[in-house]
Amino acid sequence: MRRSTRNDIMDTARRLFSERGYNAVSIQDLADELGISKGNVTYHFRRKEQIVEALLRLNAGAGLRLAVPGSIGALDTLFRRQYSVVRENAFYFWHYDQLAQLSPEISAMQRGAQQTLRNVYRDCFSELLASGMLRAEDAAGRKLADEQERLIDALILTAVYWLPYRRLMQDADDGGPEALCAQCWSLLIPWLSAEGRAALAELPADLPDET
Amino acid sequence: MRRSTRNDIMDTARRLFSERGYNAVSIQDLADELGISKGNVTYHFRRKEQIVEALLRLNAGAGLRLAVPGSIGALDTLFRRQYSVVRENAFYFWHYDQLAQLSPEISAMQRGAQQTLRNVYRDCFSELLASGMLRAEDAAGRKLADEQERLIDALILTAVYWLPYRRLMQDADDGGPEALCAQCWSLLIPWLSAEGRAALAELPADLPDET
DNA sequence: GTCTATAAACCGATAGAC
DNA sequence: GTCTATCGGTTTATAGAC
Repeated sequence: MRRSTRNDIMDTARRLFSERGYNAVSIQDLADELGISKGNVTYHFRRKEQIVEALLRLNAGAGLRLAVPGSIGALDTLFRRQYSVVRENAFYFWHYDQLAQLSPEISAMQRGAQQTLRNVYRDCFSELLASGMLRAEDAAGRKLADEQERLIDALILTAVYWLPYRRLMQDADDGGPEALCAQCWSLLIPWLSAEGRAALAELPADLPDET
Repeated sequence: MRRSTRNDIMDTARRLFSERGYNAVSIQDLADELGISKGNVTYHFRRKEQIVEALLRLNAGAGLRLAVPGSIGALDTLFRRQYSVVRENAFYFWHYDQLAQLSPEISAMQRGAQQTLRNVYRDCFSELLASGMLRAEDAAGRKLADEQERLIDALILTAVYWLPYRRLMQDADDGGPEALCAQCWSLLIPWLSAEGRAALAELPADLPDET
């Protein structure tokens, strides 16, 4: 059951753009990778940037269906999901400023996706605070209400730029989803209550055979 | 007292590469911006990537002269300095994967610069621990020795990608050096001793008239 | 829908006059 | 050192046959 050529182009573009960057992939490259002609690619996408716009539209739809994590385990799952999302769509985070120049629509969609994620975190913190997993004040006397936006900034920043950062530091190996999870939890631990820390410690061990 | 054409090219390239990315800036663009001919640019740099190499070489020299901060105030100064360094040389962090493909020398220089900064942080933490500004164990029972590398990752990640992140979140305004400092200190506060937090609170108020 | 062929523009880099 | 002119290659995008 073969999918449409249009979807094939999008899948290949997502992969090649993420691996080499938008500018480094020509329409000829996409056609060669798919074994079709260059003219066929431009039949489905008259302009190269329309491929990016289509990819972002697809991803924005998935972002809107994000469930708000209501437990420590669900939040861990969100971190892991962010890893795979960023891994599969790395190109438009890494090359944000290039892509934003392609069209205002792209820029707006990127910002919308980040805003959605920010709201998910806000709601998540609210739920975890209500269920006693987070505490309203940390050991240094800071209020979560004051620090929440900075904490969310740190979490998003970490997830979005995790792969290029790891590649910059130690080439090929990105450490898998576990490394990103560990980094995110390291940011959150000062705000976890004793119950929250206990729940985190009881999370099932990471499966090394999972990709 | 006019500087040499070679230096003019490097200054303009640093700026335009940071604004638009390496690939999006042609030699013609550089020549137009400087009001000189394209042939003149290629006279000084026979190949385009040699401009990047020259910029990195210049910056690597500056990085080696980084002093290890021995106090809370000196660390705050380091954060501010990182802001200006990243602001002026953003392009080779943001477009790492593009630039790394240009030459292995560029990749090695990037990694070297980050390693230098990492060592500065390691030595800094060691000094601040000895002077009682940091504590060896946080409120959640974590050992600084175990978390140090993750903390350094968070600090470097924040500084390196701060500008593109801010641009993604709220367009033009990057919040100035104060916003980056606040974010970095937010990461460090769980590890500050009472003396450290007092020293941080006593830092002179940010000068809004400073660039 | 898919192909071949090609237009039109731009790129980095080189050669040579001044 | 700086310029103009140009080469060879690549790009996106279009036109038209099948």
